[in-house]
Amino acid sequence: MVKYQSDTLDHIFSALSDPTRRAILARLALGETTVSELAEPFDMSLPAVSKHLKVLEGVGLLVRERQGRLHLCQIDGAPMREAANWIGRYRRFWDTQLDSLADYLERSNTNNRKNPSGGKNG
Amino acid sequence: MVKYQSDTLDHIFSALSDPTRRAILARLALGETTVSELAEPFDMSLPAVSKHLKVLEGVGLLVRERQGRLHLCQIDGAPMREAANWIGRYRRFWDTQLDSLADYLERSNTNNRKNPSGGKNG
DNA sequence: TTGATATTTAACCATTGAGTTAAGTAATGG
DNA sequence: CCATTACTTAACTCAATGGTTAAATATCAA
Repeated sequence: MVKYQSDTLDHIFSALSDPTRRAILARLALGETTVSELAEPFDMSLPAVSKHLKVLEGVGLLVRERQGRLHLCQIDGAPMREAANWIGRYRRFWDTQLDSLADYLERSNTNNRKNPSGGKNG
Repeated sequence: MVKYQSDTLDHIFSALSDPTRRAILARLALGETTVSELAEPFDMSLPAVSKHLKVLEGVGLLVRERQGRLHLCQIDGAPMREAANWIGRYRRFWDTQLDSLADYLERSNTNNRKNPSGGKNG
């Protein structure tokens, strides 16, 4: 039984896994705007978008500044840093010329099954 | 109506949003291993882990090399590149000195609007 | 006050996701 | 052959997610 990692990471990745939400963030990257303007491009109801905004707000990717009846929304990328850091730890598995690990293993490793206690990758 | 972005991104982020799956990847980063060894640390049934592996395999983050009745699993980070690229586009929203937009607002604004919706604890 | 505008909340529904147990498949070895 | 080992598939439950419509809230503007 292993102790689980940060569950904010769960929520950040989960928030980013929805295309509508990513599109909203893309729009927000251009500058702050209102809920209805955010909703406009999508073929879905306003409440649906409202929920998406709530999710983004929940993980801190979106910040609201209410101005009368308008809700001005801005992006806050800070939570993405965590995600980026996590993914970054796996950079060596994709950022090199050895795209797939298979290549790497083929070259560096004759036959070390299982625990690579003498492992040199790092 | 806006055209959606890559739906592989959906699946990659979704795959990464599960802590069990991330833990599996972490283990895999240490070297290839079998299904049962991957399953061992978790307090869940083998079929449950099997499903997780299938998800990871589905997005290409895991590669199997069957060897008799053992399924040797390796990580393939390649799909993460896409996720990293996507997140990277938002780097300016977190990599700068203005860490969180909240700080910015706090300074430039009346600081009364901190927790607008307040719904859940988060 | 009345009505329109901006947005959320509530209640509901269908689909998906993560887990379960039980059964099935395939390779190994006495 | 038969049992064991390694793993998957099937069938099911339960909770969460993403959408809906209808109603509620709050602000602006006559």
